[in-house]
Amino acid sequence: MERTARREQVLACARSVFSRRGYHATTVSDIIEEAGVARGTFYLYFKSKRSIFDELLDEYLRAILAQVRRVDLGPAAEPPVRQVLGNVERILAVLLESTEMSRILFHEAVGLDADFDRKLAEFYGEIVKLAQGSLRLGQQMGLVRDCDVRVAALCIVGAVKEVVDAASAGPGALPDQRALSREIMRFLDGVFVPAALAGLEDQP
Amino acid sequence: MERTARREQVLACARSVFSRRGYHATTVSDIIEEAGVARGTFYLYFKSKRSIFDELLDEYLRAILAQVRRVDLGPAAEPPVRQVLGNVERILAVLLESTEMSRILFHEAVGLDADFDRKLAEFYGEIVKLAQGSLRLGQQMGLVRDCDVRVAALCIVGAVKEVVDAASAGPGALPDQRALSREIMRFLDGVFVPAALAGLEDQP
Amino acid sequence: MERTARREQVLACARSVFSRRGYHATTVSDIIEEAGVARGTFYLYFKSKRSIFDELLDEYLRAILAQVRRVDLGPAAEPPVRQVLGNVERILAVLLESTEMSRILFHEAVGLDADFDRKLAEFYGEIVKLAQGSLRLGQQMGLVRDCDVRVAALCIVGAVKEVVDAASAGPGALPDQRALSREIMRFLDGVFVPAALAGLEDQP
Amino acid sequence: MERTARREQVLACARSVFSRRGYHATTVSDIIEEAGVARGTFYLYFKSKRSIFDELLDEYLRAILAQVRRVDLGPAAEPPVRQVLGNVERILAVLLESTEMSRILFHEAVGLDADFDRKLAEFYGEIVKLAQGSLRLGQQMGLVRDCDVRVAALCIVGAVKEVVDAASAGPGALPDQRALSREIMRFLDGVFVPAALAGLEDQP
DNA sequence: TATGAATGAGTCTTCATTCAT
DNA sequence: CATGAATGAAGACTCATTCAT
Repeated sequence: MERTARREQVLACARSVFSRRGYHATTVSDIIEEAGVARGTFYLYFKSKRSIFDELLDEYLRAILAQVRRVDLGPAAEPPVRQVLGNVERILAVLLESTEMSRILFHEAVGLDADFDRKLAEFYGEIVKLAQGSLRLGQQMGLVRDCDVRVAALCIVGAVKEVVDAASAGPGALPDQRALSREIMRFLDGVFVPAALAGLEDQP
Repeated sequence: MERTARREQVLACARSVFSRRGYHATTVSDIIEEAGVARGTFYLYFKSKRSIFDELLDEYLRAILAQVRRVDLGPAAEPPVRQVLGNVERILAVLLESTEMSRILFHEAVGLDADFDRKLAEFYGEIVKLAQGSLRLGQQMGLVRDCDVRVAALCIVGAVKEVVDAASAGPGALPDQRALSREIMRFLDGVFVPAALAGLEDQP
Repeated sequence: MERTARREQVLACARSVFSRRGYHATTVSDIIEEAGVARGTFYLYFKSKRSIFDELLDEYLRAILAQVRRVDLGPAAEPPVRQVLGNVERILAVLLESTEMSRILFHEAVGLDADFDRKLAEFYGEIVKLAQGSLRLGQQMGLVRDCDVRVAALCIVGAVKEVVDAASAGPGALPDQRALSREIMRFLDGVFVPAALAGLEDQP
Repeated sequence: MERTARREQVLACARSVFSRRGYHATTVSDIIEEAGVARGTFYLYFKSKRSIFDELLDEYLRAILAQVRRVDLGPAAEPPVRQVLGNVERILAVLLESTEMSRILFHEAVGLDADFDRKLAEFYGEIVKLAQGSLRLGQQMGLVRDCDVRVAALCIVGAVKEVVDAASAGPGALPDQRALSREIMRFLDGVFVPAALAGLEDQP
């Protein structure tokens, strides 16, 4: 088996085990057993248990962050609110698509250690800052009502996290991905002035 | 030293250490060192490292849940929206008052193991169900607009979690507790019909 | 409560617990709980867990040894074989009477540690030597056939131990104490010449 | 070093240490020090201190039990009394050959805990039942005198145990293995009718 | 590259014993 | 005499990581 393929295979097994057992409960033995490779092989491709987890998560964080597009105010651009909805929808899509990684992100990567806390804090900080920027912009455009944009941004991020977490855990009770982003968006109405939302509902 | 006092002292030290280092990184040695007691003393009062953590968290979860009051529709009662705001404010008060425990709740208790995951899931399930109930009731009264109450409830809970978490971590950038609940409440506007909020702002 | 009585009470409780749980599995907590005294009280009367066990066993070993009477060859004495039977019967009586201590002697005191092994070895050595002496005497009198008296003595002691152990454990299948000593005695026939046993059976 | 060899080596060291120090006094550190392996290596081959002891003893118990042959009454078979003697001799051979394990069997495995007590009880129960069967058979054939076979079987087993124990402990005073089984057999005379033993002495 | 036997630092937990009140 | 809170030495077991083959 060629290098890359083997690496990818071990990575996939690790993802699966981490998602099921959690970081601490997962042993290197679990991973190599799942992957069917020898102990030494694992360390041929990864520096440590910690580093493989790092890699898994980093990749995911990047993928999520990549979904966010800055709101375009150009004349040819879509309405800003539509663009914001697009961001939420794309992030939701990534999160709901890979429930294993979402579970890891929301459950196993939390409280791991100081380094990780910092990394996650940075990640969410970034997201929150982006949301904050959009809100501020919205305010300037008269689309977003007067409010503390920091708090509002946190609320938005928290709302998305909680919904996705629930959706990952129990696939039962929640509407599908499309409806979900609509519902979240509707929830966000709170920050938009009524006019901003005009004509949104009848879009596809 | 009498039994109860010593127990409480160790409990407090454990809370502090767990909050700083996290569950896994905390060793029983850390706790007894902080408390200035011998190893045996710890096990005189607590069955295990796990059980002291359990106790700490259970107590906290109960305290939070105790803040939630069912919305009262009686003629003499406060306006329902006011009551909801009261719930949010009380919960926020508890969470922000004991940032150590909030940190434990949001960071260390997450992804600990299957048992704990279940316990936390039950806890949040309870909270979400209560919120859901209030929203449904609001819909019947014409105070809450048409939406998926499950999703909305999740959004509310998630928003509160994220804000509190941010507030616990960096005390700097966020407004004080009173303003915070106002901001969150304003964020919740999204689910209320405009009329429901009339006259809320000028309350004390 | 007066000193002696309290001491005796703790001793009795220790005997009971040691017999049930065994030496190692028994904790000082078990004993004081059973006795209903405080931890400190225990050490007021006994130097250590080890020493209370010592005392219990020493007393018992002495009681058993006290049952052995040297065979009296005087003209007025009972027939020697009768006297030997008497020894066996008396020892059996003590052993079967206090099954708790027998269990301790045969199960818990065995393999405890080097000191105890030595003590037990001495005890059995004594018994074996006495039996050996009796056998040698019997040979001189023409009552005991030619054999290795050391081995024969060991056989006798071993036989008694095993029977008593079985009797202590399962009271079900074995005959009563009187019959038991008869059976053992009959088993000992092997070392007596036929004439020696004449007229034994019809005694009371 | 290959798996089996290393396992066997640790097993041998454990046997030696257990035999010298006893089960409780033996620490895993003792064993690995004796074996010259690291702590982890021990647990690579054995689940626990307890399980290695188990394995050691189980193997031995099986080896002993394997020596017992059912008495064959066929026309071509050896005289039954001879066969019984054979059983005793073979068991004796195993016991005396491995004095380390005998010491463990008679001293360390006794009173270890409830599980072990049960296991030993079963083992001796088996042996006693076999002896009992042989005795009953002997009675039917007129070779064994009238007696309580259960008690007699216990006596036989107890006699063997005691003799072997003495032989394992102090190699000095006792005759060699061949003579020993003769002596024990002579002791068993007690249960045989005189005729049964005719012609036994002049066999090789 | 691949293997898997070996390592040993690190943790939790128990329990006999002491001693201040 | 009695109490029971406090002690701390000791021991079993885990698991990430290394390295000789």
